Amino acid sequence: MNIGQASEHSGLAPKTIRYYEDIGLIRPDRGGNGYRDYAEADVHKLRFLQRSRGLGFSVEECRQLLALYEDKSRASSDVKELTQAKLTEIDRKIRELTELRRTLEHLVHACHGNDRPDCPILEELSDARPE
Amino acid sequence: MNIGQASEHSGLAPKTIRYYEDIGLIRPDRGGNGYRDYAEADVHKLRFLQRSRGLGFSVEECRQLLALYEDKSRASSDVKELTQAKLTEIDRKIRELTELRRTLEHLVHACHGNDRPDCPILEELSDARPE
DNA sequence: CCTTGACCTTCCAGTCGCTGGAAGGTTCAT
DNA sequence: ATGAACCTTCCAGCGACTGGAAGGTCAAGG
Repeated sequence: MNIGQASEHSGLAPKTIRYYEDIGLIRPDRGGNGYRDYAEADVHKLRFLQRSRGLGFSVEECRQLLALYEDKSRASSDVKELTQAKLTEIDRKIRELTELRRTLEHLVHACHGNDRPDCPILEELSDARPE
Repeated sequence: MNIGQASEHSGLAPKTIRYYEDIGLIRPDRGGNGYRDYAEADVHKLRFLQRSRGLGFSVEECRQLLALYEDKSRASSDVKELTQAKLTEIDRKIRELTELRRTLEHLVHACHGNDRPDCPILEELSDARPE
């Protein structure tokens, strides 16, 4: 299977697939013409990568997950630990963004948004006092 | 004022301040020794940048905000528009992360996390079905 | 057989917002 | 005079791709 097909089956751009090969995540065969030749197992791995990236894992974390996936004597606790850490990280991000959201919403409400120059948003950016 | 002081007063690393100069956000004077010399107005701008970056605005958006800040005949609606757009963007991010969170939490709960290899997380990554 | 267009290949550069480090100049205190 | 603590410039790298140039390959149509 050529890279175009692998791309369609995995949902990853060809460029991304080549990049994953560059950094050693997959090693497809090569045909006599120099084209990459993806086996089912390769496409499977690519899909695995597509999904784990989609869940917010970094490429390095995906590498670990893939290694665990291929290690038939793994402990599921290792996988759970990675996932729990990611969950905690995402919780933190949500908290930070929610805090930001609160501030921005407050600012948006305070600003008249008309054609005059006075603007509480700029005042805040310029002169924020400690809360 | 040297860059070290400007850094302390603005909360930005010296490297970051030089970078902001590189990309044309600020233009401090230079002393006879070649050192950058920050006036109060420069430090004020740096603080403005520090805060707007902290609110999630991109550097380019900060450039616009700074231009509006310095334009005494601005319309506050322009500032409000930028801020509202950022708010919408952050809302979208929060929604995406919340969705991720749900999935990850579900996975974490499903996995035993013991020393055996069977793991619903890996199964999901490997074999996700359409919902 | 030739051309066209859709593939594929490699390699280099750019994105964003810094950050690290090397190599060197300046200033100040001891 | 020496050393530490500044400052300068420049180049490289992070993560995770993405764009583009220059060129090779393949299948279909004329």
